[in-house]
Amino acid sequence: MGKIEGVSISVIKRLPRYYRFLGELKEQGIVRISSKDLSARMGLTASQIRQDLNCFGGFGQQGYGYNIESLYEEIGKILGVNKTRNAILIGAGNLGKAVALHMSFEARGFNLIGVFDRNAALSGQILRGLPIRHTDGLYDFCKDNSPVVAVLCIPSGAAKELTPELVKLGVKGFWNFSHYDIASDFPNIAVENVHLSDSLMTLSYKISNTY
Amino acid sequence: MGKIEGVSISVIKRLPRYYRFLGELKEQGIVRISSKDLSARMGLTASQIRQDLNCFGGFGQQGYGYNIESLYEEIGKILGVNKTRNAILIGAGNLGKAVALHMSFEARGFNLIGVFDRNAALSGQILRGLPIRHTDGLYDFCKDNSPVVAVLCIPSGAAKELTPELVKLGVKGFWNFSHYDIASDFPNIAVENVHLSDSLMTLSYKISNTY
DNA sequence: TAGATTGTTAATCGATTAACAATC
DNA sequence: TAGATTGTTAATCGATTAACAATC
Repeated sequence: MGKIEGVSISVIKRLPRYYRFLGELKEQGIVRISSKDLSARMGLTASQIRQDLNCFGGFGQQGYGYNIESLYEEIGKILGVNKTRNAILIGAGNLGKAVALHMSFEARGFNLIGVFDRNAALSGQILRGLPIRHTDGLYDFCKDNSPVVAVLCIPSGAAKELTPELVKLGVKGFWNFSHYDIASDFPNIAVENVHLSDSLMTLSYKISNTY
Repeated sequence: MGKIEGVSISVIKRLPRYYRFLGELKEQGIVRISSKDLSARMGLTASQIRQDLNCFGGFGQQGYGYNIESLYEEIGKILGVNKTRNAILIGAGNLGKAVALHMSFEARGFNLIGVFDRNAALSGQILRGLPIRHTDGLYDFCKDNSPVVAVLCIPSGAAKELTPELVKLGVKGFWNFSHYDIASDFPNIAVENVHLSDSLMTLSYKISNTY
């Protein structure tokens, strides 16, 4: 129930970084790279790179290394950047607005199709080319447009109220900026949490204890 | 060089979540809790909680459990939420604005004292009670105010240019929203990265592979 | 072919979980 | 005191690193 297949989450979390580095190398016109070279650039071991990549297939070639263009493509496919998943954003406060305006959803396989906020004063404002809708319209909108992803930029109370409804309406993944613990209530749903305040507190600890 | 003392990063990253849960329990007026109860609420093992806490001291009492109020205090101290560290924000675009307006810096031991952007058109605008200053004034401002923390809401190119200067001016910690890899260039500096696009791509993978 | 570098197995290291004696 | 629950040591599990045979 809600489990992820074989590959460990540690490996998966490194994939976007590989993708990023390979993208840069590609831009620079470099054609091939060995795990050793790449490991030096990325600050990890060659062994780890080879282990990580081999979770998904034998993308390299002995004596040669990896072809950057094709490895970039492969990792992109693994991450699903070629997909087009309809997403809605809930919460058009400061954070929601920033996420809407700042993120390249399309470059990552998402298509933002609706923005909602329960503050009626915002209704009709245009955000990233989309009208901000009142949360009351969420049900009908989802019935009509079947978004697969919801980005939650709302307080945890509101998140806890809305999530069961969204799941019922077919949402399969949440990009969760709230502190509501979706995963424990909905184990079959994909969740990626962004806990900015946790991150800031971790920084606070590091500052006190780095020497 | 830039190492963190004994306690592992895995443990540290769990502290803010403990702090959050304990804060809620405290709000609810609950006085004590056992590692077993807390583990059930948080979805982890009692063993892990006891191990984690014992990295910092014996906060519990056999046969009783943990006093919520005092454990909350202790973890707060460990994280440094009682400190007051002057911070500056660099980059007042969508993301920077959201971070400035959205985050409770003070509740986490930080004090935002300056906001900078290299776009002169923004200069003078008021953000969270602070005037947006042009990046040209960064040097003088740091000389005068000695901020310890910089929040980087700028592209990686700009981050790479500014970071050496900021380090020279005494900045000891970076909350880094860019993709510039500070840690590899400045190993003695505390860095906490927030890579939103990596997180979104991880979600994309999870959606494809959760069943 | 000889050299380079992968894919993959084995060894090591670290983190999590289990167990239990200490003790409130 | 008896029961509960910690602090802590030992066992297990998983992730990282090292080694090397396969092979381009």
